[in-house]
Amino acid sequence: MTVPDGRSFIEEGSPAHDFFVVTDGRVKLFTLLPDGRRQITGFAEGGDFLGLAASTSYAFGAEALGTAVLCRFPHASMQRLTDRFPNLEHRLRQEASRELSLMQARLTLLGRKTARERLATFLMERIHLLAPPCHANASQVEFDLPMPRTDIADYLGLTIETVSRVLSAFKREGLINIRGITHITIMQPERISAIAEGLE
Amino acid sequence: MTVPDGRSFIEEGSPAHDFFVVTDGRVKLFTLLPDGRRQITGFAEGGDFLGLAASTSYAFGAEALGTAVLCRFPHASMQRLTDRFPNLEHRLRQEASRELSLMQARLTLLGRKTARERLATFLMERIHLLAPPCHANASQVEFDLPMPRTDIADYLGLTIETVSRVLSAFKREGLINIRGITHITIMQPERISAIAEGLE
DNA sequence: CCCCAGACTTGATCCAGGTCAAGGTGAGGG
DNA sequence: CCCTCACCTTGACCTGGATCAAGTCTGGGG
Repeated sequence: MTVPDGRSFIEEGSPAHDFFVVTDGRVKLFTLLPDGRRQITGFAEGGDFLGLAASTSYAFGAEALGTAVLCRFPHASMQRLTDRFPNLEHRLRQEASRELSLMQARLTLLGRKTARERLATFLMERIHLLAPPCHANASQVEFDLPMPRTDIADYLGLTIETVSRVLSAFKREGLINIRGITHITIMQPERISAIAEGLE
Repeated sequence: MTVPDGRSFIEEGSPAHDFFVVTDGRVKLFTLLPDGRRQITGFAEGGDFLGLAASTSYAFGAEALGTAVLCRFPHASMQRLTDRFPNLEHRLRQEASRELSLMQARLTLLGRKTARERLATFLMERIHLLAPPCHANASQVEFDLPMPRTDIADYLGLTIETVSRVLSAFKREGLINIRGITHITIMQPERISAIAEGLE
């Protein structure tokens, strides 16, 4: 199942028939308020699971971020799979629990952190998504942000203007460098990390 | 395992050896920032599970809210149980997924709702915790808040003063009534519900 | 019945981040 | 090569909720 950039493939609140695995590319998950306010509840990429809740309707919408490739498993066939491979059920629980732990951190971010702390935390998250060797003890790390500023804002519970201002401030302070729109170099990872934890 | 009021029994970041089931009473789960800011990530009561993540350390701290009674299951014995009763694994996954759906709503609350909307949402949550018959189509619902204002504030990402002010405003507007400190009567459930969704 | 400590409420002021409003900028198409 | 549109940045101003600072309630113990 290939989903083109920007195409929505899960409608929030619609009946949940399928379970998905992201094979390639990226997707964003979000919830909406009636007046259009949006909260992005997560980004998923290769290897991530979607729709773990075998409940009756989806608690979120999902949309491709760039072209994405997914595997779709109707609940019935998942049932058959878990019957045949009991370990799978354990694996799914592990996955759900891991996600749950991440959510705790995200609640703290949205409920208690300042804009600077949110952006710093977001940058650290991106660093940890890179292959481990890249950030072991490097004094600089670089990567591309796959999502536009609007998505970063909706993920962090901020406005696009605030995201832009804080990134500019980080750049002005020599903590990061920005090339083009998407390419970020973290100049001082340890200071970004300190800001993320609320230590400065 | 009986835990007295206010006693902390899970330390955030400590090695996760056990899985808990709340048998009686209530507990609060929270994460802390180094400078003391606190986010309550959830309240658990009779029948709820704690520590689903079979990871190496707890992602949250936990503390009794009033006297609470818990069952503690070391991970090793959980393993034995799930080996013996394969359905249990499925049950645990369901529980984790249900929790995950709730988390999505909570992210939206913390990231995108106003103080009034947060308090209204919180009140609706309390209503839905009551036995179903109570709120089927009642024109009024009443209950006691088991937690102090400080905990409500840390749960909703607000300060105690804002919680107090908004509750006073709801009372002034005839939406709710407050007797003593803890007893709440929802006078106009449908309007509270509308505020919760951001519709007024 | 009164006292007291802890919890809540209320008021005055402040400020981080939102809102509104112009400008930049750069990637893709003609 | 330049145009243009979508996206991003920057500036000026505003406001919801935080902060700071008094009060006030209340319920439990003597």
